[in-house]
Amino acid sequence: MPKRPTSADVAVEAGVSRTTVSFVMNERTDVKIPEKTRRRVQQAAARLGYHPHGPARQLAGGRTHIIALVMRQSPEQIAGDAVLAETLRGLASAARAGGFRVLVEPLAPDGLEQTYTALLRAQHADGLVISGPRVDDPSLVDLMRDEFPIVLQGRLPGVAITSVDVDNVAGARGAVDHLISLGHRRIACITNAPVMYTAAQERLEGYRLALQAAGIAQDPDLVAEGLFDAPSGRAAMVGLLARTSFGAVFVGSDVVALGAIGALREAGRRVPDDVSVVGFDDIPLAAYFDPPLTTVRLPAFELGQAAGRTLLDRIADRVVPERTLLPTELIVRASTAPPAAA
Amino acid sequence: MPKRPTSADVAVEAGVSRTTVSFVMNERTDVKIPEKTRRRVQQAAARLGYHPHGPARQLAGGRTHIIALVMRQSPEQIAGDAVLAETLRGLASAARAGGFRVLVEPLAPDGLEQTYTALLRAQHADGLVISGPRVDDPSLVDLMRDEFPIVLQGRLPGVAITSVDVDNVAGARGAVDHLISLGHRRIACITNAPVMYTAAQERLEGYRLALQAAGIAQDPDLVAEGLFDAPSGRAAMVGLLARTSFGAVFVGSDVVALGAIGALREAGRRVPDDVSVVGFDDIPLAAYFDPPLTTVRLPAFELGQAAGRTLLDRIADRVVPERTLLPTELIVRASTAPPAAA
DNA sequence: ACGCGTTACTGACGCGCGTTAGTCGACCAC
DNA sequence: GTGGTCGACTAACGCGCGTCAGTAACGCGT
Repeated sequence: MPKRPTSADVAVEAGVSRTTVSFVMNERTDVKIPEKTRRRVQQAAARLGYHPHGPARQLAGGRTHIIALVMRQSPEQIAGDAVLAETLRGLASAARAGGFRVLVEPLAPDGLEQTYTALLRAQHADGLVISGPRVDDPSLVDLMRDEFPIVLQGRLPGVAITSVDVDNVAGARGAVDHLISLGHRRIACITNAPVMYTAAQERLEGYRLALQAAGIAQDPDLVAEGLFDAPSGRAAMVGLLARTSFGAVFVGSDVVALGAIGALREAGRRVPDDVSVVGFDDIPLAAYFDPPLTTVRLPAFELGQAAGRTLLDRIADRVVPERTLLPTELIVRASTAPPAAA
Repeated sequence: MPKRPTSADVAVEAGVSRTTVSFVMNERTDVKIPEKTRRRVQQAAARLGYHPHGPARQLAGGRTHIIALVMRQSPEQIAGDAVLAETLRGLASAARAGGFRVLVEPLAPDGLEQTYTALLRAQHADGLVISGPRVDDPSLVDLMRDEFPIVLQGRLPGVAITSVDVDNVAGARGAVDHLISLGHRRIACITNAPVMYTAAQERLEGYRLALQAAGIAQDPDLVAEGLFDAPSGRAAMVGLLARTSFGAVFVGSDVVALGAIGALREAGRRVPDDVSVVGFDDIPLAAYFDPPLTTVRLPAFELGQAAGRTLLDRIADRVVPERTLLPTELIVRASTAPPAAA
């Protein structure tokens, strides 16, 4: 088995010193290397099939050029999250653009908290993107104290960590405004998750703001709690139907909305004739629900990309805004209509 | 800023040599360290907050303890794949169990092929799991020649690389057998992808085997091609409806099936009264389709886990089966029924 | 001849750890 | 006392590369 070539081999082959090889490989602009030498080195490297050894340059350079994505979601949440893969792709794309790679670290909330600070302390990664944080996450405070480069995907109230998120409040508000503009007054809300999760809180907040702005009184009976998946949406809707009446419902997640629609169907209510439904996320399947779902588009790829870019900026010690909010877009399909003439 | 402690610091603190610290940290069993010393070192490490420096031990040890997941899918495919996140979680779980971490490398088929062999050559990863391979992937041959530890998630015909996959043939066969046992004879098939993808090929093969075993003649008109997403399923179904008639359809993917169901609805055909539909994958939403979809469950988490375990075995130079096939399970819901009395 | 700068490099150290070959002392048999 | 063995360590090398502090060669002006 032929040993892998090292930079020393390239140096010999090109007739220069190892230092020069290093300069050429790293394309350093602050040292002048004549074009001729540069070419000679590059050709020697190509001839030998030389690839710099990652760990070695990490050791010498102090940088791993790796960012880690820590997923704090529960297994069920990961399985059900239809946009997670897309976010990951966005993150990887931003990382690659900056010469970084992405390590993933699924870490259920009940898990060993410690492994996650270890990622940074062991210098396995230069920075962290933490997705799906909850307000009661303890290890976070511990980590931010040390000023490690961290970006939260999803905000955490009362914690001064750089965060990137979609504008949940405005998105939800727009969705409910849409229902109101159709003439609805009795509008229910099913959250996408318990309010322990910031996103759920914010979407509920948008719902409330819209009602308030329209002068519609809040009714606690109209609010039910979802839990990421379709079954929870079904259960929430069953509860709502049992205790009150309404002509429209805003659901904080398309997946939960699908469950809710199922419950409506079982109860003999037609969408949108009897009840209008608006979702949130615009998962790829939403356009193929029956009826096609009106929803709020969450730019998943861009979200991942923004998180990646922000983290890279932090790692490079560039100034970053403490909070980045991506705009959403209301996608009107066939699940919403004016209320039935009553 | 206090510098991070090194093993030398721990050695001083514990009053032993750096070598001893290394032995203790790595829990080596072939060298004898009395319990007393071991404890002293561990306490010193804890006191200083010592974490071994990843890159350094990688350089010295020759192992990175990282496996990479190379995703050869197109962006649309990633966005639409409802089980990818789950597979990733399975992979990460297997990796962690072996003390490894997972790096993800999305690499669209048109991309720079080179970056992916670089992952191994630069010793960034000890092994690769390649998901979504196509029969025409060129960089693969290049890589397997060098005997790097690689595991394919999804088989590639004619290539002798260890592979882990779900039993697509048997799964598809079971689905179509189910339709046949209900009394169907005119059974259409919409593939989940072009046959360039092995999984699509195999599912089609299962469909054919079932027909053949039941003595039903093949009709090329009954086969249409899907392309990962719902719109392609819709288009395929529109084409089928235009050129032939049938009482049931087997679709190689739940997502594609949803599009097909949409087309059936638009054409005024009822599921399952007029046309029975069977999907493949059992995505979390399948139970909430209208009607709830009969489908073939693909054990996504287990698939990722099996891929991870197999790769770790290969890395450790243990013998591994060249091919691992995970069983599927037919989930009968409400989208299939006996044919309408004709 | 000398001083001063510039260009084009290079020598050698250090990053933090794994590991091999070895040392040192204690204990035992004879 | 000697030889031998065993347990408990340690000194020192090497992993492959980044980078600082040089240095040799050359040009140019005086």
